[in-house]
Amino acid sequence: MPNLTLEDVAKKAGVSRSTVSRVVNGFDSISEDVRNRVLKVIEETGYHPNAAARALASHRSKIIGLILPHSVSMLFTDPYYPHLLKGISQSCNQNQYTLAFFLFSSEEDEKVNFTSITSMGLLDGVLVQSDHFGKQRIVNHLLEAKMPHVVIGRPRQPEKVSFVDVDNVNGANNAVTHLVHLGYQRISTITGPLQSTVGIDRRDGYLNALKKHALGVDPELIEEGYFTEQSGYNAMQKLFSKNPDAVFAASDMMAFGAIRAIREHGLSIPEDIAVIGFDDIPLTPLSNLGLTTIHQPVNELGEQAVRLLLSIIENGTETPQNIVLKTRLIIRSTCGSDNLIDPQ
Amino acid sequence: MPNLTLEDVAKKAGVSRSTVSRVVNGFDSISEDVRNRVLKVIEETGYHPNAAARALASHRSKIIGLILPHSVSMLFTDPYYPHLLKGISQSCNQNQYTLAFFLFSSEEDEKVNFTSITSMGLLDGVLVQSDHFGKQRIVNHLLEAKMPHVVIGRPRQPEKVSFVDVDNVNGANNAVTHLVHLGYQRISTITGPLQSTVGIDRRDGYLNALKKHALGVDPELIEEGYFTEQSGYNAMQKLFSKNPDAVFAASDMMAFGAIRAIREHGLSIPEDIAVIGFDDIPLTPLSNLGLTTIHQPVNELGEQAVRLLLSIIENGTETPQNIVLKTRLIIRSTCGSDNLIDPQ
DNA sequence: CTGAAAGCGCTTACAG
DNA sequence: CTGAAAGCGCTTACAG
Repeated sequence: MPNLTLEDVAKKAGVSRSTVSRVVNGFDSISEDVRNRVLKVIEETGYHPNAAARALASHRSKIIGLILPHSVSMLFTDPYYPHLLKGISQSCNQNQYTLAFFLFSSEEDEKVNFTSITSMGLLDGVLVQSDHFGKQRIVNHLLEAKMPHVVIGRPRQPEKVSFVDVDNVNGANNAVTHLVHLGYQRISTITGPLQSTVGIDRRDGYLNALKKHALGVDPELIEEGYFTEQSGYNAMQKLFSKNPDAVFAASDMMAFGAIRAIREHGLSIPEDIAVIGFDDIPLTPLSNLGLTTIHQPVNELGEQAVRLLLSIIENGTETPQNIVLKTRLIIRSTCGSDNLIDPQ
Repeated sequence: MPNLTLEDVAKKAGVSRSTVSRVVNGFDSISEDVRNRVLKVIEETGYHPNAAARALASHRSKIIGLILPHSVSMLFTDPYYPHLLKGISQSCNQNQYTLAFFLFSSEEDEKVNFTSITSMGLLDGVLVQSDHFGKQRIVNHLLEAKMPHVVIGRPRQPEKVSFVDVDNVNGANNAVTHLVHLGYQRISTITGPLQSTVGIDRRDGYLNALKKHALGVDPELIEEGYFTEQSGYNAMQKLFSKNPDAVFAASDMMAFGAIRAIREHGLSIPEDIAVIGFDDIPLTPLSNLGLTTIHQPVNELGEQAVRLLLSIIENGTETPQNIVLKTRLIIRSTCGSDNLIDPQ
């Protein structure tokens, strides 16, 4: 079947091209009679409007981009990202938008390819994962280019841009409070990269919880990690000499690394050291190890990000909006508290 | 900066629109002098051609799609997919193509959204993950629509389409041969879904190895899994009564599930039961558990898939081509053979 | 080597 | 409620 055009459909239906266009786009100023005639021809011929022509004429491509800065490219295989992508993709499908995926593998790659993203005029808007290196280059560029965008994760300058995030400070606070309630005294933490807002926020939640319970903060109990399993392992190695009785890892992957280190060190969990993570990505082996953790609704985060972006694209920006989703404590066995009531 | 058009650039450079177009597209029939003048204006103004207009006029969008059928959507968070996506994305960046990502979450979703993929005229070609349900609906549709495509994983009818794959039969064969060389006698397997070609191929590799070594095949030692951790766990539960002394799991995730089952059962690895997997995705916790496994070059698979697709798009189809990548045995500790020489 | 012109397939004021 | 016409920003024969 050769590709049909509006013109072809118009001819067969005995109306003008404009009328067919209006029917296709659901305008309501069409008589029932004509609409049905056109619809029937479309049905019979299997006509589909050409995306490029539509984009050119209407200045809307119905394509949005997802940008993962190079600073997160090494982490892309962390279950967080596939789940996020799943939520985003689902939401795009539902809204008849196409998703363009950009994962930059290096700073070079990012520089070379990013400019074209905004200047090709191909995208109606973009979702950007918040940069782990604390740079705002991409976001600033988007602001300048007036490209509608939503940041995933708290941006550096939250006043200026729309974003979606989970409540990391509260989540971390709840994790540590859980440990406090169980009687742990020397609670250590393996943070995320402290250049990233997510790293900072989860550390702040840790600090808040300790302060609230009048448990002094020992800087020696804080080690920085990079969200990878290996960095969790390394950080835990350093913590042993500080004699922690519990550790809050800012991601499940790092918790997993910590667990590996603890076992290799000949200690047991939770008897010698309790472990609590952050993520609770479903279907991960981690959950099967009985890791007590903080659940974050990643799928929903992706969905909300799309929803917010589309509303900005369709209704204009106005003032930046943001959505912060709640987290939830999931008690399993690595803190030794299977029967405890959720203290939230 | 208001979006510039070819016309604007042409005016500033004192040439015609056609000439600017030729310079932008790297035609060689342009005098040095004129070319430089135009290039300078482009440089100064930061002109970028409009993607939609280009696509409309040239019938090339420079966008390719990646389609994940709904049958793999539950598995999308298996590390295999993010790694594949990473390879694909990298390759697209290098070749100045944009990647459109389609993950269908249900059969319904697939039906509703798939037709538009081929008829929007937005994509120059697509990469399709081979369907785990054994249907060829998508591939057949692509064939009919004459949309250039490359299947990832062996398709049902390999004669008709271009595809990239890893040598699953050999990989599985090597895994099982490794177990045979170590003296295991009752080697069981947890297969992938036997409706999928990858499930079939890895099982066939298992069968081949047993036959080659004159170790009769006991159907009771074969359990079907679905690539998930939980399915590996369940399959292992069923195998205990058959007294296997080793198990070849057709994916690392399933191997991980098997390991969990074995430990819960109070048995040890590899003393009571040896375990070997398939995947060896880097940075996965699995590798840190010392899982002996078959390495498959997923990143490269993605890169090759893109390369092949682009060559089909640019040079026409001719006869279907295919690329099959080698796998590699990675010896760690779950088969009790740290010192053994790779028998390949 | 370069330009004028047609055309890609739509949308959208403008009329009526 | 519907049509004729201009325009979106490119590419690409066709001439010269």
